[in-house]
Amino acid sequence: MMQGVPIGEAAKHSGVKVPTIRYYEQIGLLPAALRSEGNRRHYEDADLRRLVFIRHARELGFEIEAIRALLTLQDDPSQPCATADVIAKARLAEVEQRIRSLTALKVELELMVDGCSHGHVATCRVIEVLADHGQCTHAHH
Amino acid sequence: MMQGVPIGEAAKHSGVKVPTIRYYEQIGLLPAALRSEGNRRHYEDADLRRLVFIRHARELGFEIEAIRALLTLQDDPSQPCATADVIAKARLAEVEQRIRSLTALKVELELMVDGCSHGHVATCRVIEVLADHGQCTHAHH
DNA sequence: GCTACATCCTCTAGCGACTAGAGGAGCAAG
DNA sequence: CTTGCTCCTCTAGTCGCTAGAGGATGTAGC
Repeated sequence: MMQGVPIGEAAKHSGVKVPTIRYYEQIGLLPAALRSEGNRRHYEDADLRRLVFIRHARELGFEIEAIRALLTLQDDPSQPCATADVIAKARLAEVEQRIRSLTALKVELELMVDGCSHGHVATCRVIEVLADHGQCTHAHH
Repeated sequence: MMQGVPIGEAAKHSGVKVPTIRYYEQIGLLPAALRSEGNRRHYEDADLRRLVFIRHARELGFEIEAIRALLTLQDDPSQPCATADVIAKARLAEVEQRIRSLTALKVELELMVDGCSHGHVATCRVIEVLADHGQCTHAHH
């Protein structure tokens, strides 16, 4: 009548690696798992859901501390969700900013690569642009 | 007849912070700077150009090891620039991939935020989507 | 010369979010 | 009963810096 799955199963089910699950427990993102007689962690459905929640939030780029806040909210469903909204909006703004700067960067890298005449380093546009920032077309940085 | 500028000036000129310059020296990305009588580093024009090169490459997201390779190339201008081309293209591919995944992410965050009815956590779409990955519209991860 | 104060020096430790490896214990199958 | 897999704890490493302690040196004004 051993209930719950061992950590390897939990990892497979949630997509979070075994050492990472232990790490999450260590930093208090997960409550300390119950142990079997042989001192092995085992995980119930609620734990697995929590793991999936964490993995999904990490994939969306939320920081651990943001996830900690979101989990605390989730634990008390009667709370207003304004906090969750703020966290998600902040993350959205970050993502939008990151896309903008990466897009500018892409343009610059393309110019570099296209300009490379495949000759020698002395005339290579890749090296040249890196050495002389004035050659950048965009003043984004 | 003290030639070269002190590290603070080098930092101002290159946009690389003082401790970072020392760090670059430590990991061998910069040659050990010449020292004044009082044991202070001083930097010549060539060093400053190298620093600008590094800062620019870092801004473009190149890793330290990639920059090390690019600098080695730059030191011998008679070499073919195929290697530089490969490094820049790899970085370009990374950037493009990152933009794609961030864009998918943006869509998802927008759905989350738009779906939030500003009520209670129990009915908050932000929390809900995080808990149940099946609600994602895109299967990008 | 003397006193502030800025700048410099070295060294160690910390950040975030894991990841890797050592060294050992438990458990299930053949 | 042995093989081999999973599990345990613990420490240290990754990347690219950044922060701070504790002390030396250099410069400007009096």
